[in-house]
Amino acid sequence: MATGRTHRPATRSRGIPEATVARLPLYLRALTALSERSVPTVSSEELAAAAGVNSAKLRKDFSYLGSYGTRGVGYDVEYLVYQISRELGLTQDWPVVIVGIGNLGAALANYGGFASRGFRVAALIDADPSMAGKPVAGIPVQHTDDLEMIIEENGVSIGVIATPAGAAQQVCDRLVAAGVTSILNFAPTVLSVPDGVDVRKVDLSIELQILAFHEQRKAGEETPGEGGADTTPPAAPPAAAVRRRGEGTEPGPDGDVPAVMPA
Amino acid sequence: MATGRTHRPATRSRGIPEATVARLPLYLRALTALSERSVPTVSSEELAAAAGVNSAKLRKDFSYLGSYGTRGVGYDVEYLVYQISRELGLTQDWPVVIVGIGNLGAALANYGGFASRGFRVAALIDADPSMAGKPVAGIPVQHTDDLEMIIEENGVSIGVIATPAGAAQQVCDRLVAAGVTSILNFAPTVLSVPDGVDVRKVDLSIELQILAFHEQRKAGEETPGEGGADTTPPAAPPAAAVRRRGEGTEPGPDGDVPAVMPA
DNA sequence: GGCTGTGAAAGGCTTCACAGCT
DNA sequence: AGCTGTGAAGCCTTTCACAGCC
Repeated sequence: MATGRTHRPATRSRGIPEATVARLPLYLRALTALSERSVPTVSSEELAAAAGVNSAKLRKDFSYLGSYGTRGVGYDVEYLVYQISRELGLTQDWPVVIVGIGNLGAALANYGGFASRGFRVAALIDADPSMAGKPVAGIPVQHTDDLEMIIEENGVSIGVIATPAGAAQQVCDRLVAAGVTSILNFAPTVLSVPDGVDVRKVDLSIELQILAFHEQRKAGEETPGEGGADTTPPAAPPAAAVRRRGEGTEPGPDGDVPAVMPA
Repeated sequence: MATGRTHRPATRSRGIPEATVARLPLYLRALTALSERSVPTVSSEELAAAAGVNSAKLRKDFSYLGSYGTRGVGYDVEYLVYQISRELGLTQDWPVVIVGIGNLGAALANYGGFASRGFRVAALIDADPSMAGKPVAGIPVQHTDDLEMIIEENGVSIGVIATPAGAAQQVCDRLVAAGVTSILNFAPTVLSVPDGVDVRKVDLSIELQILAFHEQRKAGEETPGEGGADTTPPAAPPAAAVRRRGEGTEPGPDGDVPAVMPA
């Protein structure tokens, strides 16, 4: 399986908790909307509502950035937009490459929110030679062969992988070797990267599966015997590993319905 | 109405921690790959490596599901695939609708991993009348007017929103009113839903911004005394709010520009 | 009076390390 | 001997609640 390990270094960047960092973009978006409506100031309560979090959390989050509010008044919208943008590193423009210009890659290239805030699509790269030169979202697609050159010439440090799963690790390795140190992965694979490289993943089917889990729970609130049609468990466990849960005897028909857990 | 609040109920589902639920799909994917290679059993160490987590975490996660391993041996791959699938609710087929068939919606409709594991695209819905009837990924697009009917006739409880931000809340309200109780939101907006409805969001620009934050950190590793030059803040803070940071422990003198980035 | 900023408490998640089963 | 399952410890995150400032 490819190289390195998937180390996640320390998670506490200098002083701002990771959980807070993950919410800053949310605040920024809400603030930008307020700014466009020329709202001058906003209270933690209002802003929290707009961002979908609670106000105590928001205030705590902001406290890691500094004391940017005014007691009795609230936060100055413009000022806070600037401070958060700066903290997130959006006062500069990050050139980004997208590798894999299929349906998804094209969708990403066309995504407006991209260019608007701190990011610029520096290049689109695909392995299909017949795509080369064809413009997508106004940008001509380039061939994978030139990947290293493209990265270097544009000083790209952020790469987006939208290839099929099978190609992702290889593309990742090349991106990293060429100098990319942050990767956003849309391919349904675990990527291995050396220390110092950040990977974030976006995975449709994982999200759906998480929803399905909760959905199932809502539906099975009363858990009637699951109608006969029980898909046969693929095989008995190891040999005769008597698996039980809790202490009581399981009411499970043939064994495994984990019974409702005693809270 | 853009009702309710974005309550996140309790986060501890029945008995399985949310963080564990979020990793089950990862384990499932790794196990499925092993299964395809006809690997009969796997140790926590091996499986953890394949899923990109550490083995203690994996064992703890599995312990919430029950005792499905065999000491001294490991886990039976097929059996575990079945157990996790069942736990996630993937032994049944979930009909899903995708609303908003633009670039992204089309990409999602074409996404293979969709149909493969427990999900079925029941319908594609778009507000553009000229799209109606046009097949995308082999499925004819239907008009938004019929949304409620489509949801009901297909017994859909999971909806995917891939519309522009402006339409998302309205679409969400209609989905929920029609009976959808789980939503995967790709639009860059905070959705308000009543209690009992789950929302997960996937947001490209948030992910990129988080990466940019860390990227900026990496670049500014040595933080030399910050000279003068700093991009003018959009306006002074409120009036003369003297903002300071920490108790003087901060290496940052007192200005806020965290050093310019070379890179 | 109103609202921020923040210690302190509570809760959740991860990691450790080892008892216990095969 | 090997590997799982799990209490206990440690860390991170969220929430509470109120002092402090406008």
